Amino acid sequence: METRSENTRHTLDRSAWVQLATELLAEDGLAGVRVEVLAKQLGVTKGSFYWHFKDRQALLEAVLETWREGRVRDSARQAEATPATAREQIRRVIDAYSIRPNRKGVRIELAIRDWARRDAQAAAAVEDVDRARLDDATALFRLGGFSENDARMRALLLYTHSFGLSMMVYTRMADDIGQLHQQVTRLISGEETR
Amino acid sequence: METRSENTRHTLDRSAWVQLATELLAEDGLAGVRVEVLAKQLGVTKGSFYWHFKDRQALLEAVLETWREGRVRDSARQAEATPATAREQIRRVIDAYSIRPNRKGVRIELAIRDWARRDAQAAAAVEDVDRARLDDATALFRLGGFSENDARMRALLLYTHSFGLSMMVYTRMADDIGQLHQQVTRLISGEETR
DNA sequence: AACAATCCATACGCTAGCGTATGGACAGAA
DNA sequence: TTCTGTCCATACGCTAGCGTATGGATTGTT
Repeated sequence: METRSENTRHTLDRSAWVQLATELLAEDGLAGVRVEVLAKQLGVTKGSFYWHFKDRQALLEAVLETWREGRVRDSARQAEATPATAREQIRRVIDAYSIRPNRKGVRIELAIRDWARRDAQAAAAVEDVDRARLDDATALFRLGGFSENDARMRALLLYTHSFGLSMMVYTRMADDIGQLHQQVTRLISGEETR
Repeated sequence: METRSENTRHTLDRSAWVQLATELLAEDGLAGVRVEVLAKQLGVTKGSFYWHFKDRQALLEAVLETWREGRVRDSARQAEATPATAREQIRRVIDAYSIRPNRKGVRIELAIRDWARRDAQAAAAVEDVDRARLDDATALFRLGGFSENDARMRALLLYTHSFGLSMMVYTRMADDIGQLHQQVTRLISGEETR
């Protein structure tokens, strides 16, 4: 009569480990992804982990692959199927990249990019994602009426600006920055304000 | 007859530890700053370290303070004493922030900013540096003829773009990006190219 | 009912790293 | 020369973390 809802008749699969590992990565960085910590949080022991994964490295690779595929897919999905006017298109890209720096996705990104500075595999994944996003954003700017070259430039600027902003620590400057970001947005989208 | 040049009659001071710790931080991140590794690279043992520092935390704080002061001073120094035309002023700021992503200074920055995501003290240091640089860069844009608000916006964009760019992994896209960065520069400095 | 496969617990060895305790070595002062 | 302070070596205890070995437990299958 044991229901599997409360005592959770286990049967974890790899994805559960990958998901939790990704969260730990976002919170505490690569060094925070520790097998025994994961196990404890999942309510099991290491024995389980080493049944599902060869070693810690295998888990990290799975995290990386999952992230890569997800981001590339997201980027493509956003680039397709947006029947709108030129200006509307551009607003859409910008909104998508207007990163609120405490959102989980951003923390994952930052952790992975930091990881990528010391690991070739992570670097490759990041590069794939960057290229996909830049290409997709460029396409949207093109639809917005910019030349190929100009579109690429503005896509790059939008992208780098978003990440640069997410790296800044602004507690007291928050309001100010929010306003400035709006203006930056207008500059990038070609609506000069001077 | 022992010269202190080769066998280095020791007498290390804190600054030697701080300097090497900073390099390790840049290379391997916060987790790479390990007392015993530092000692070995300095040719001494832990005994020396724990004479100069209370614990590892004290070393990290020293690293942070040294970095903060250095960056704030650099920013101020760059903002003063630049007798030039408006356009020349702006070029100067942009050059200063045109970050080549593999230079050591950038690696230190990135490591510290990653650190700052999980440590309040590091976050405070980063915030100080950000504010100093934004203020100084804004002042230069003002001298370049922009309004206060516009100057702040362009300083922010320049700053975030630089860091965003440094976070990207571009092996194959290197040439392309170099060119695009030039155009971004023109856009930020107000020399529209369309 | 017996068996096999799946999933996990327990127990162990091993290493890296922090911090401490204590004893030297060396220098300058008395 | 002796004494005192400075700077470091040596040795130790302790913990966290990776990975392995092995034995249950549960589930489904024949």
